[in-house]
Amino acid sequence: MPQLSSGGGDDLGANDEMIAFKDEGEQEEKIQENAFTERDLADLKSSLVNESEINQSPNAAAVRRGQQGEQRGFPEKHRVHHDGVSKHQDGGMYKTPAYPGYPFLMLPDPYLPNSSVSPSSNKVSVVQQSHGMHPLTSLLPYSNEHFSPSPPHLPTDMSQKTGVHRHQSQDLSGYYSLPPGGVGQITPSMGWQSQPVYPALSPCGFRQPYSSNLSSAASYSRFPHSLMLGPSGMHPTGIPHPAIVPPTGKQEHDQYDRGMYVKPHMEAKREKEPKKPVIKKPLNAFMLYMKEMRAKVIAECTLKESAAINQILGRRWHALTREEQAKYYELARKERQLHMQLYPTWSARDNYGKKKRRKREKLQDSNTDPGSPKKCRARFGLNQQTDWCGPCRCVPNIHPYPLRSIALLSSNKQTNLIFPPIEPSVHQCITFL
DNA sequence: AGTCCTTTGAAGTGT
DNA sequence: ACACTTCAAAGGACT
Repeated sequence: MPQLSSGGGDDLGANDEMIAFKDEGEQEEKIQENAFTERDLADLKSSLVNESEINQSPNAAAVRRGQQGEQRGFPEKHRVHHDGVSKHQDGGMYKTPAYPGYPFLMLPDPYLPNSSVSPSSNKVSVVQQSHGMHPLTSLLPYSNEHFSPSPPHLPTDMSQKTGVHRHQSQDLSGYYSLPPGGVGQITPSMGWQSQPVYPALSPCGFRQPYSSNLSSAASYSRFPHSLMLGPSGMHPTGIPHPAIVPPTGKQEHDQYDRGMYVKPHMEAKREKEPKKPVIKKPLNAFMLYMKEMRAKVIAECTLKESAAINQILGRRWHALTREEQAKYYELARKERQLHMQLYPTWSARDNYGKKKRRKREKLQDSNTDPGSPKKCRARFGLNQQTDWCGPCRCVPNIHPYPLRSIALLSSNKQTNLIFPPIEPSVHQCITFL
């Protein structure tokens, strides 16, 4: 578990994940890091590409599943090598001098005048812009100064669920401060999409370390100041809140992510049918890391399949040092904190089980479908007139027993697959078992 | 259009 | 308390 020296006290991650780092020893990692060469990078690239090619084979899914355990136990030699490489690639972002603040490097070129970020910075910036990663997410400032003790809780007049009309307390504004003048001065160019109005960058191309005086700091987070949100989680400029997704879901959210969200006809539609917006879960540390590094991996490995990319990112995540991971854990903690402040009544339960519920409902529908028992018996090669089918609990028409008796039968481990035909008299006994 | 894949971590549910 | 499940992001592939 990465523990910050600042001692936030908040749990930052899973214990078991971090034990490995203790075992490996950072000393060795540093040595590996120093020993890194261009050739190593090339090797890694090719290995990653090869791996992805394997994954993309027709049996890729099965292969991947089979490899899960194997990947967990990534050969030590390979892993050390890989770790060294990864640290060079990923760690570079943290090791750039003169940037004590949150060290995201996934900045588009316009913000990297010196291009001193990484060997692949050119590629990354191009891909990233087309990829639509929200720049402000990556720019959420990180520094020890920023991660001061938790702010006092907000006043209770916050809106319920949606975060609408929520007021910003002074304390919070000190934490995620508003630009002077607040909402009134927020122009569309200050929205999440527009890049040109990023705060002043340091001469080396990075943002200045976060300070509480920094204006519009809230806009760097995925959960900016609530006053920036209009009804239904919309920014007054018409830009939606990143954590709030219209009920229609992914597509519009993606459009937002691509910086082309605003579509007049869509908005008109939304006005006609005001639905409860979906407030998404705050991103965890790994999600934040993925969001930041995805474009880089895509650029390096010329991969597009997210599943393969995520595998690589998973390995790189493990290859990060505790300190490097801790930054993301801390960032995630801040995200959660801000999310909590913006949506105090929100719970992960709000979005919990929706997918599965739909699935279950579908399944139930198919099971209660009159044609279903017939299909099921056919599937198991049973007699349509006389045989029971345990797995789906469907009964032949000649034995229209109540569901309770069938459930009891199914709970019998001896005969939980296929039940023999049962006479109605037997049914009575079963029911009262 | 909806779901799956794939990753980790947080938070939920179930036992 | 613990184990298990779901969701968060991403986008190609598939149904």
